[in-house]
Amino acid sequence: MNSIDVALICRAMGDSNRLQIVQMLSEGEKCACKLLEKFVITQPTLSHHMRILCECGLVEVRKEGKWNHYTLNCDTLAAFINFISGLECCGKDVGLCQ
Amino acid sequence: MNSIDVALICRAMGDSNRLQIVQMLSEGEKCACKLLEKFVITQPTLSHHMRILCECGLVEVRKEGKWNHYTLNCDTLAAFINFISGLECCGKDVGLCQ
DNA sequence: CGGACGAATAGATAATTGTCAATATGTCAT
DNA sequence: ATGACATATTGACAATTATCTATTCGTCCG
Repeated sequence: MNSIDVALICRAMGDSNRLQIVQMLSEGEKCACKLLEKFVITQPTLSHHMRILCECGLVEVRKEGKWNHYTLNCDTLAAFINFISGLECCGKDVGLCQ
Repeated sequence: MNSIDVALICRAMGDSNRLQIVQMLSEGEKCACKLLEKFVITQPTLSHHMRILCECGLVEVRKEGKWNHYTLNCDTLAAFINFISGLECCGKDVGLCQ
C-alpha cells in the first residue's frame, strides 16, 4: 500500500462521524438505517460519507433489496494497519531506542 | 485515546505531504530544512503543516538555536497504532471470522 | 400498475483547507 | 549593534468539504 492510498484512508477517517462509522463496522456488518439512527445527520449526508469510505477501499457495500449493508474491507484494513504499525518513533539521531 | 483525538491525527495524516513528513520522521529526527528540501512547497507552508502535526500531538519539536528538529511523539504514536490495530473486519453478523 | 420506502444524485451554501507572497520574529556571528 | 538566516505570522485566494433541501432512482408488495 502506497502513501497516496494511506493518505486517502486517513482523510476518510479524519471526519469524526466517519471514524465512528468505522468503529461501528468494526463490530460487524451494519445496514445504513442502523448507522443513520446513531447520528444526527440526514440520509443524503450519510450516503455521502459512505461513498467516501467506500471509494478509499476501506468499506464494502452489500446491496440486498432496498437495503445497503456495510462492512470493513479486510484486505484494505489489514494493509492500512500494517502501514501504520510500521511507523516508528525511536529512530532518534542518537541511534538508541527509549 | 478517544475518537476525537484519533480523528484529529487521521486528519493530520490525510494530507499526502504531511503523511510523507511522518514517514520521514519515522526514520528519525529531521530538521525543518531537511524536510523542506524534499517537497516543492514554500517555508511558510511547511511551517503550517508542522503546526498541524504538532497540534494533534503526533510530532514534537526541539528548538536548537535557529533550527527546529522534529520527531514523532512516541506516546501519541503508540496510542494511535493501538487504536487502529484494534479495528476488526471479521465481525460479520454470521459470527464467523473468514 | 402504483404507492411506499431505502438509497443516490443534484444543487446550493457556509466552513475549512492548502498554498503563496509579504512581513515579522528570533537567534547567531561579526 | 547589525546583517544573515531559520522560523512564524498575516492576509489573501482558490479548492475542497460537510451539510442541507429537493428530487430522482430502484425495489418491493398489494
